[in-house]
Formats: sequence, C-alpha cells, structure tokens
Amino acid sequence: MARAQNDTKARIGEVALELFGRQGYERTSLREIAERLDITKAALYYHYPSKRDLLRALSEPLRQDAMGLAERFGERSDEPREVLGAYFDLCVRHSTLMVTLLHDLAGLSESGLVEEVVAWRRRLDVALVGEDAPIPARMGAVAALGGIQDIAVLMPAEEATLHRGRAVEIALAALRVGMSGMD
Amino acid sequence: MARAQNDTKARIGEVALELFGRQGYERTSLREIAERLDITKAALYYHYPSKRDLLRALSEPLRQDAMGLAERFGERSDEPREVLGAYFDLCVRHSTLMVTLLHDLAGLSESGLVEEVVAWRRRLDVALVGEDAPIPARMGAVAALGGIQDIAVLMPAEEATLHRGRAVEIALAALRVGMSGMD
DNA sequence: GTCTATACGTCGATAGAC
DNA sequence: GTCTATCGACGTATAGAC
Repeated sequence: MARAQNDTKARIGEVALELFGRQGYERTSLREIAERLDITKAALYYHYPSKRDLLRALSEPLRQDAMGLAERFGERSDEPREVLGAYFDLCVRHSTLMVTLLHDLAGLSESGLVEEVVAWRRRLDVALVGEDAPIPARMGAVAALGGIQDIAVLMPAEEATLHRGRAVEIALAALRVGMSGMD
Repeated sequence: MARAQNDTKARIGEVALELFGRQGYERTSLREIAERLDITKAALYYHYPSKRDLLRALSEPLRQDAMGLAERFGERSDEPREVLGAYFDLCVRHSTLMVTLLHDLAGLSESGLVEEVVAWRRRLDVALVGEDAPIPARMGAVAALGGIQDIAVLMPAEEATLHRGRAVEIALAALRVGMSGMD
C-alpha cells in the first residue's frame, strides 16, 4: 500500500542522510543502511534504483531552490545588491546540506550538484555584469559570488546571518572594483 | 636497480594522473592503470602501498608550495596586497592540478587536500586581519581569499594571469569593506 | 629489488521466489 | 514489498619466482 511505501522510503532517506553526513557517501554501504532498518539490501532497490539516486534525492530541495533563483535572475539585473543578497540567503538556507556534502566530496561528486552549481553561478554572473562583459568585470562577478558563498558556507550560520548586510556590501565592493573602468 | 625503480614509479604516476584527471579517481581502477603499463595490479602495490597513497603523491608539489606560503605568512602581515598576490600566484601556478582535482571531487576528498587547504586559508585569514578579529573583518578576509581563489581556478589561466593586478585589487576591496569600522 | 599468480572479503546490483 | 542467492569488479594482501 501507498502508506507503507512512503514510510519505508522516507525512513531510508533519513538514515542515509545521517550516515552519509557522518561518515561520507563512499564509506557508507547499502548493507549498513539496510541493517539499521532491519531490511535487506535488495529491499532498498525496490525504493531507489541505485545508491546514486538515493543520494540525489537528498539534495532535491536545494536543487529546486536554486532553479527558482536562476530563473528569477535569468537576465541581467540592475539590482546587483538584490542578486547577491538572494544568493547569500540561498547558501545560508541550505548551509547544513552544503556543509554535509562539502565534508564528503565523494558524495558531492556523485550527486552531480557541482556541475549544476557551476551552471547557476554562470547565470548569476550574467545577471551581474551582462553577457559579454570584459575580463576584469567578470573577475569582479566571480569574486563577488565566490566570496559571498564562502562566507555563507565556511562561517558559522549564526554569525553569517547576523551580518548579512555586511556580507552583501563586501561582495558589492568586489563587483564594483571589477567593473570600474567599464563604459 | 635504482634506475628501474624510478622509471616504473614515475610512469605509474604519469598514467595515474592522466586517468584520474580524465575519468576521476573512483572510476579509475588499479587494474586499468596496470594494463596501460603492461604490468599487474600487484606490481603497483610494490611501488605504492595503496591507491590512496598513489593519489596523494600526485598532489605533493602543491602541498609543498602551500606549506611554504603558510610559513612565510605565519603571523599577521601589514602588507595584505602581498599576501593576496602570493595566494593568487599559488592558485594559478597549480591551477591545472586544482582543476583536475576539482572535476573529481571523490579524488579530492581522498587526497586529504581539502582539510589542508582549509587550514592554510585560516592561517592566511590571520595574516590578513589578525587573530581575534571581529566577525565583519573575518568575513572580509574569507571573501577576499575565496574570491581570488575562484578567479584563479574558475577562469582561464591566461585571462587570470593577464589581469593579476585587478584580481588583487578586487580582493583588497572586499577585505577593506570587511575591516571598515575596525579600530 | 622487482614483479607475477592467486586469493580474500566487500561492494553495488540483479534475478526470481514468496 | 521483501526475501535469498548470486554476480562481476573492486582494493588489498601474501607467497614466491627471478
């Protein structure tokens, strides 16, 4: 029945997220996950077609959120402060998952998230400095997004949130120095 | 004889670097490396005690270089421009290896480089804003280093080198905005 | 000192019975 | 929906040839 299906599937996801986060994707075997739930490896395969799909399912919320952001700033924006602020908020909102995956790069690789993050950031680059910006301007955009992302992910979430305004100003300064001299 | 030892060991390293870079660490099996050299898996085991050690050996030059930088700026520097420039140069100098590892996060994880990079960057944070800097100042340092690192790694090496001065100025601007208001 | 032959245990994944 | 049984490939390990 549908009830049991959702129950088991959800419980598998919970256990997997905990174990992946604690000891990493590669070091967590399907046998280990199955034993915690008192089922067999083969039962997992009824709910998820592969170990990789199980991992991907865990990062789906972040994926959805980022797609929304990319669509919102699909073309060049004249409000860079808004773009940088929204990107900061997204990084903070999912910082737990991001840190979990960051501490487990093998899993991050397998999740396919990296390629997507690179693609999203390119779209945000365009939103910040336009399509065919000169090299220095693109440098400013890359540094602004890379800098604000590092603040959100590397620093404690509470500290980052408390000084959100300053974080945006820092990124904005990098962006401006990159663009100075542009027409 | 010592000659043969170096030859085989070096050839293993070359093939491994190429295959790891092309298809990733996890997806490259020791059997595959061995077959390319017309030797057996067990022969690899003679030269490198494990697959992990083989990978670590490949990132040794970067490791040495970064250790030198960390020691050079072990304590707070009053020349942030110099610190940022030196970090930029290091990222560019090893950008091929860094990009290779970046495209293969599973390998990056196994190499143990991430923890070291985080540690080096913390030392550079201290060199930039001091030991017990307030949160906004630390934000500036994190954004400055994260931004300049992204420029060096994400942008084409030629473009980055050509505009090295601007990259340093961008990072410097982020650092300044973070520190503004500090005593 | 350098390498081969062979094996062990574990992994992700599949087939088919209940 | 879950089981048992099994698969091929993997990293690792050791004994012994040369």
